[in-house]
Amino acid sequence: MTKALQILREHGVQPTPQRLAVLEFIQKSQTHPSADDVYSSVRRTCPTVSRATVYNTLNLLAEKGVIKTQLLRERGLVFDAHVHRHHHFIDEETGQIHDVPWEAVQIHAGDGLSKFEIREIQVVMRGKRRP
Amino acid sequence: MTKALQILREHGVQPTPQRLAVLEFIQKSQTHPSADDVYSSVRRTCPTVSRATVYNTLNLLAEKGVIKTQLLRERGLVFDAHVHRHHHFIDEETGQIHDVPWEAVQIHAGDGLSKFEIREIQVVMRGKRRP
DNA sequence: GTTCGTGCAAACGGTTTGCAACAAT
DNA sequence: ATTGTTGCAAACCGTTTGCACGAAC
Repeated sequence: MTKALQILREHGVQPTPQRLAVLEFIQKSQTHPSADDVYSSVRRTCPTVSRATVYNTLNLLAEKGVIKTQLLRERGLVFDAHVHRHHHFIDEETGQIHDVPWEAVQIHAGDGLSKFEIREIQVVMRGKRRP
Repeated sequence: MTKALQILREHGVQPTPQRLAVLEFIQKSQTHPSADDVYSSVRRTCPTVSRATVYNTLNLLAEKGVIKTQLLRERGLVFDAHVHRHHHFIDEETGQIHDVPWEAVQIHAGDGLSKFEIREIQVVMRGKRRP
């Protein structure tokens, strides 16, 4: 795993214990945590941290491109340490969100899209994970 | 446009003025309205309608498959009269959401996805609409 | 000493829920 | 009479904001 401290510095974000804890949790979590997931986890190692700080940090990190927000749950954003392009699969039964590598899906945008300048493209798949 | 009254009956939803107004607005709106957009509009023709009724109706219609909820805006769901499969393009400057016909994008899910049983697949594109 | 980060609490916006009145069957 | 629908208000949940304290340069 890339060092959180180093990443913060590289992005011009002053490292603080809170920010390190937030980033480290998102980096190590395979799920796509909500702000509250982050809050709960960070609270364990840093029991005085406030929700405001967690939200501030998440917004700051997203702004700086350290993490990415995703619109994949009905209630609220989730956060993703993978900032490179990739897709998502959502298990409709468990609600779990899985990353899908970019190369696993081939997309070809055909005609009828000439009126759009596509800057970002993402595939969202839903279904159930095979046993 | 398909008759709202008929659609409600076909889906076993008892037609009421409120429900008709909600469905008709969603059907005729080319944008993807939020619950509040629906509320504001329906209020004009039916000034006593309550937010609760609008939300109840939207949830009911979505449950019955008359409309579809989409997770495309940071704050809250949007509603779509198009229940057949299609994609979306979001203009990052205006926030406008455009429907993209299913055939306009070709998707090929390759290997590495065998562990997922894909029941639904949707492409979300972002960028800016060409002038 | 000024700037930046934190923590608290209050506010906010979208959505849901409990409930009483009121149709509709 | 029973069931389903409405409207109101309050609650709820995720998120943002205002502000005062404290730390860092």
